[in-house]
Amino acid sequence: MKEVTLKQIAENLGISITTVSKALKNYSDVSKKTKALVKEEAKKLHYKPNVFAVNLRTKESKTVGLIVPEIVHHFFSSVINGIVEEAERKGYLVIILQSNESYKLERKQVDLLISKRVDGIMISLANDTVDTSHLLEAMEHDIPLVMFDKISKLVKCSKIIINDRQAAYNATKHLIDSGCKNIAHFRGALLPQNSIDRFLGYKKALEDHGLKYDSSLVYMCERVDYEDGRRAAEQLIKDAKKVDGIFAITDMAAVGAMTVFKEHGIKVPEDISVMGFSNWFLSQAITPALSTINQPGYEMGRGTFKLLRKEMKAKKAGIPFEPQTKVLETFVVKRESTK
Amino acid sequence: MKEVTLKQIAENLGISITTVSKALKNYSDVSKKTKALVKEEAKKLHYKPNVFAVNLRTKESKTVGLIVPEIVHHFFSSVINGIVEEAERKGYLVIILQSNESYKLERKQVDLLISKRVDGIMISLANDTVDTSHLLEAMEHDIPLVMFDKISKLVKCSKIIINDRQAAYNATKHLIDSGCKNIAHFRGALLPQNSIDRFLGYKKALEDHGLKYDSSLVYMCERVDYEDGRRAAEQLIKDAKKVDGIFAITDMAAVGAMTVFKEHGIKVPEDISVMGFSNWFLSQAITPALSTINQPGYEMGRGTFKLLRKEMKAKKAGIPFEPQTKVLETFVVKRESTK
DNA sequence: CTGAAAGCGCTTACAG
DNA sequence: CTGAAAGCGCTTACAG
Repeated sequence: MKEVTLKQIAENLGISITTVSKALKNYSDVSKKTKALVKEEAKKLHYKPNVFAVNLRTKESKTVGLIVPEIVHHFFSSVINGIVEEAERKGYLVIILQSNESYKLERKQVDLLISKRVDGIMISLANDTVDTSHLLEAMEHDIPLVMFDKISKLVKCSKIIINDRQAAYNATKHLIDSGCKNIAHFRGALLPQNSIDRFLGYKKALEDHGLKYDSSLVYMCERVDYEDGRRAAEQLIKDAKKVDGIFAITDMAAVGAMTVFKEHGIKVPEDISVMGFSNWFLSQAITPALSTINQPGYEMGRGTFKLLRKEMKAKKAGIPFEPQTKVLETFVVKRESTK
Repeated sequence: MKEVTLKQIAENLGISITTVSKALKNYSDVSKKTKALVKEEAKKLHYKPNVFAVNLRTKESKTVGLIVPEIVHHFFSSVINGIVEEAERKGYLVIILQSNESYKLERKQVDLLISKRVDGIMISLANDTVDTSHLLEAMEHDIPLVMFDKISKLVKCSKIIINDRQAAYNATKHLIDSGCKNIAHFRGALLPQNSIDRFLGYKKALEDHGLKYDSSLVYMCERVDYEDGRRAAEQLIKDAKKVDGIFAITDMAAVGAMTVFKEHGIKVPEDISVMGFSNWFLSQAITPALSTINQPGYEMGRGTFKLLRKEMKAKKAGIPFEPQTKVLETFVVKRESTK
């Protein structure tokens, strides 16, 4: 099928390309009659502007880039969902890339998006990202940038997060309030800010409530997944620690732990209470249903795009933009895995 | 930051734009010396070609579009993952859109992708898609098209699927082999091909093994999700049917049903066996662990892009392309919810 | 109200 | 081996 161009319409109508272009864009200096004529012809021929040419002229692609550590993950796919929906509503398309928690890949992907000349970039950092020069590069190219969930405090851009420290504090407090005295923590890797913050919230909650912090009760879950939760729980059993509560950094890790407890005949919550983090959809379907912290992925996705849009608009209008940080609310979801 | 162009490099070096362009693309008719000079200068200035201009000239965007019914879904996010990885490996970026199981939205999105002039489109159909004119339109625009998982037999394009009928047959047979005599089916909506095929596989397995098919044992799960599974199970209990096995169209529905059984003190698999479909990651973490059919999402994603690539290559080379259909293997995963 | 012309930044057929 | 020129399809400042 031969693509229809402005030239084609102009020839059919015996007028200039300029006038056709202006008529289709409703310029005020084109007569009503001409506009009607042009629009009719365009419709008849199923005219669609060549975006490649439009991009080149306007220096805009109406496309934004998104980098997440993992796509197959309830929280991130919820964020993706929110971003894609909000973007589509505003006439933007979203290119998705997955860093696989690798700094090296993430760096390459930011570069890819810069080369692609996307109108904006949204990113949640990989666990091992420390150096942020790739993000600065994007900003030097004048590409609006928004970080969500896994952020770096060092980069001066808009951010949307939850208060991980406070949320972890509340999760731990929930265990304390329900009578737990010896609370272990399954923590995430050492680098990511939210892993650090959740650990700090846990520690603070213990201290504020007269329980002493014991570093031997902190187990590492590098990838914060189901397998990590299993491993940590097995280690905890092997260590024969006197523990009556666990605050796990993610629901996945919590579920892994509960499976191990079940295999060992350890009852949840009678013998040990388990608290997750994220409110992953299936937390409610397992037995016992998992108590957790609700982390609003979809809302974070929509908010991420909205922040980006604000900045893209400001850029286009030539108005200086002050980065903003938005903090989303979380809350404790009490189910059956805690008393 | 001022963007570097070929012109800039040419001026710095006192040579023509043509030569710079050719040098960077390693044309054989440029001297080694000039090439070296140009490449050095390009590197020094961090030259990146303006993709908008390249797109306009080459009529290629190196971008492909993907439409799925739902992003937040273990199977589809696995497919997305496979597609995005394979595409990136081949130098393509992926634009993602979600139809939300709506034909109307799907239609609009295909249109969007055509307007965007993507190099190819991959799609898994919405439940209520019957009319496929939007897909034909894409094909008329000469855009390579691949359908995966939820396909329409009426469209002549490449497809990648599993044998839903056979898989459902095997799932049902697994129940029969383990001693079930009265097997219910939680089916999906009436339109989607895979919902039909799974139903037919179920029916055929009964007939082949001397069990008579009873339409009152087929329950509708319109959205094939957790809530639907719950509703169907509650109805089944209310109907007081003599049932000792269920084949549910998805793991989600199966898990919903199991939750209801648990609430009613009905034991799985002692009182009733439950078979899911998909091998959703968390099937293994619930209690009892769910027996199911493994549906290879990641592989399907990679395969989808590979098929698309083949066709894009053929198109570029001007070679006629014969649509292909690829069928991926599935297998029964026996866990604890069946005997 | 209409249109000729320049230009966005590249690629490539062609001439020398 | 090098480069002038045309052209991809649009937008917009400018002239009339």
